Amino acid sequence: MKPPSEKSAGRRPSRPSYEPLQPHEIELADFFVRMAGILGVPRSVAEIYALLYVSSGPLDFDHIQGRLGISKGSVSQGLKFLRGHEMILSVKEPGSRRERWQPTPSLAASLVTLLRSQVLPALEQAQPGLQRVLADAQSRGAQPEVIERLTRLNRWNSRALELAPLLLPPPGA
Amino acid sequence: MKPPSEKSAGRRPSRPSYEPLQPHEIELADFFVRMAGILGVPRSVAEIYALLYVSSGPLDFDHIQGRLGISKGSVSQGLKFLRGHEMILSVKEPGSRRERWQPTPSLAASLVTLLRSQVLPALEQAQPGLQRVLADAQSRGAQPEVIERLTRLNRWNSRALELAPLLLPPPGA
DNA sequence: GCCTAAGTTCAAAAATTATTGAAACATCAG
DNA sequence: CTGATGTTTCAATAATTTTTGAACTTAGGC
Repeated sequence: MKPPSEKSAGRRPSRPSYEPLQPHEIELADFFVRMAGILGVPRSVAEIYALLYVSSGPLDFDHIQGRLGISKGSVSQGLKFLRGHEMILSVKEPGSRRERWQPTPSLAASLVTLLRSQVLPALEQAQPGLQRVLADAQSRGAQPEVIERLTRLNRWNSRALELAPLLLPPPGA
Repeated sequence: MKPPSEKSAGRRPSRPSYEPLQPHEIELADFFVRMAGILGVPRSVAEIYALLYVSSGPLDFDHIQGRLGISKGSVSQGLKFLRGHEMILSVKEPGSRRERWQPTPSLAASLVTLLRSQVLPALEQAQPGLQRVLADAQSRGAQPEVIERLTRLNRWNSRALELAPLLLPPPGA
């Protein structure tokens, strides 16, 4: 099942070859890919996370690229994204510049971080605009029905913003 | 500011012209567009919803198309989507085949419907696969660390599925 | 029952988003 | 220091998604 020289004996392989994903890994990747899709997270990012998630130890850059069969660029960007959302962390061995990655302990916390980073900016940026829209409607003497809707929307927005900081330090699950 | 013949006197305009969105309407549309974007809902759909949301009465097909300046096809598909997720409802006047649309009373309920329709199928479809992945890992004697992760993922999925029906009849907000 | 207004469909075009890969950069082991 | 290793960048390309519009269908008023 293994192609020629899996990281066998002491020889440092100049171009180690990696196995493609196994069926069970593909299954899990599909799951993550679909879930990520809902939030608009690209396939390659989900695949990287899935691979780290089913793997026993931390994996390095080349390993990820090799097993997934994607480009250096994609791996780099994917890791950057996951890092940025605190979904993975790196373990560094002394005597090597290479980083090895593994998923953050709590997937739940990761998801919260991800959601926050998408929703919060939108809410924050919208705040003044929504208030203006409401004020505008009031000053133009719009239908009570519309005023009511816009008022509710503003309340929602405010409450969501108040609630957000509570999610800041997500407790490990 | 108004182009020639706004729906003026009694003459039924053969090609009524509609005003483009006003600044305050654009602002609201932008908000909805951004929020929708997070869930992968296309711009035109969000715009239609936004327009209905700031409008006093229900609007008909041509009105929506005219004010938004988008194609018939987009309006049709957009309304289909919104209808399908119970985010809008139509009022029909007797003596006309034309339908007029307005947002469902509760935006909250609409969002729940939307989310359910995206997340639930993914969870359901994943269920057996996830169980298989876990069983597989166990039978292969994978690292406890990995077994632990996969177990947790399965528990999550199950709990989410149990929880889902509670959201079925979303109480109006 | 026609005939036309009202809406839908869907293939093609446009717009957007993701991926690639080669060149640039950074870091650290020697 | 220096050179090679490890990573990032980003313009070009590929893939995907959205929008369009013209042809088609449907429904209901007359």
